[in-house]
Amino acid sequence: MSESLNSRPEQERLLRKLESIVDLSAEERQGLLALPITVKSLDADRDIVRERDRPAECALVLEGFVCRYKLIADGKRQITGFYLPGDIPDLQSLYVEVMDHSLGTLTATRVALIPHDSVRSLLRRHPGLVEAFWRDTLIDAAMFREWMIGLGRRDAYARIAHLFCELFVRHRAVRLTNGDGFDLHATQAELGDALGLSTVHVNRVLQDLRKDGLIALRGKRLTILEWDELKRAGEFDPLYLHLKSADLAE
Amino acid sequence: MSESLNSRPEQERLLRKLESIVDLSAEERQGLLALPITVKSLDADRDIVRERDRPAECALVLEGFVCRYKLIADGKRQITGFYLPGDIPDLQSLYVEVMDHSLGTLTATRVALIPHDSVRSLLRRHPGLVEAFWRDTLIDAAMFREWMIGLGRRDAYARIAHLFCELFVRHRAVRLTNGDGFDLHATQAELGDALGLSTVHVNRVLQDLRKDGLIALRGKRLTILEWDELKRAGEFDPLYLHLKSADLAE
DNA sequence: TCACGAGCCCAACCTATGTTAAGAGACGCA
DNA sequence: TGCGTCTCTTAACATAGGTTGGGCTCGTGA
Repeated sequence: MSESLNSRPEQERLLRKLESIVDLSAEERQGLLALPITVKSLDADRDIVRERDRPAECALVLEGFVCRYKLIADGKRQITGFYLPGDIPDLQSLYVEVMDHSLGTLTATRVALIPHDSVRSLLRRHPGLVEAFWRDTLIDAAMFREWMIGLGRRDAYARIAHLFCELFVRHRAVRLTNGDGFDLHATQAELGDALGLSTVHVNRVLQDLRKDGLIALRGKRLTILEWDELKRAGEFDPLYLHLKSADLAE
Repeated sequence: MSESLNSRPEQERLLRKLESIVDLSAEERQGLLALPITVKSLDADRDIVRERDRPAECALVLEGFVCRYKLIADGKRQITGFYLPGDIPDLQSLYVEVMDHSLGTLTATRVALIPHDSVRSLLRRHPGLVEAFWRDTLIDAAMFREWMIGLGRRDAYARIAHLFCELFVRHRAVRLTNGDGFDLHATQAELGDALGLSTVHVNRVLQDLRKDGLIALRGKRLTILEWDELKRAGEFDPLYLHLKSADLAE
């Protein structure tokens, strides 16, 4: 279930992700590839870290789909972010010791665990990488803000449309789309937890989006039929993702 | 309206703030005090930076009350954060060039503008300060997440109670409380924009909070009458503010 | 091969919150 | 001194979205 190794392909996911938001020098790339990692496989619906933990390593998602969430009274939960292969959702634990939320898997997932010490020493040796990692956490924050707009001010239809737009663009930036679609690894209940909606209402609105011909959703497969319409409906402007322009191309 | 200077008292606000979340060495403190700043005074309801700007300096709030917000279709807006003296709300512009939202004043405000170059060179000379500033942006992100919980999963009563708890603790951490109260520099409409509620409903719920004896609110003056009750009502747990324990003391 | 659970779907009903409208106090400005 | 302009307040009415409860389908494991 857990193997220690140092193989290239694993860290290359990380490179692809970081290079979607910054330029890396050859040395920086080398440094990243040399990071020691431990690969760990988890089933769906497992926690990677929990609220109040004090992790000593960061988790890099290699395969699968991960979410950040927080539980509140009477078993409700709010999902505050989705993470794809290449993302390091708990990078922040480097400088904020105690977790104030949890990270969990939505599907079977493989993560690479990278000791904090290794990352810190890498950053000391390559100060230029501070920018890359810091920037990654800042873009994370930008996504939180954008979701806040949705939760606070957009109706369910726009919220769902917006989420689909974001997920599509993010999948594409790390080459995980398939034509004009991608695999949506979240149940309607999980979408509801992310969007502040009940499962029933997510279902209702999904029907509307289908009826309006904006999307097709069969099983896990989400296909975007009318990108421009979907963007308009969700008031989606990818500026907040701060991707390099190549990755924004339509 | 704008004067260039290098006086201690201005930067001390920043020290007090940073020291509520990290420990600073004597040299780091010196470095911070030596930052060149330009002080600028703004009326209420002015923008400090706007969406799509590419600022070349960071704004440190010296006096007044600032908010982060984003406008959307049909004139709605969502406020995503409030900032008090000592905060540097656009620190992120250091590593994310284009603003994806705006910063505006809620009251007459004095800000200290610090050139990006100066901050970058300070960070190069004192790598320990990277931790302080990075951590500050991470805590900002933690506040966004906590607000998301409210917007997505808490009712209006809990949302408002939670906001008042957060503001009280944050004011106290930088010594801006006055007994068991502080000055709330936001209109009910602004609270609504922050909480995803209509002005009318904010007003309704405020009446309830008063009727239940949790708070008193006369003019700008917010007094907390039943701290424990208010915390319970808002499900407030200050963990996410990641303050040093001294500043969490009840 | 069947039973069970997970996920999806749908209908009827309910409620928290939005909307519109209007008045009352406070405060700055002419 | 009086006249707008904010802000707060309240009331009546409207609706998006929640809740409850049920039924259908499909995959998995005994």
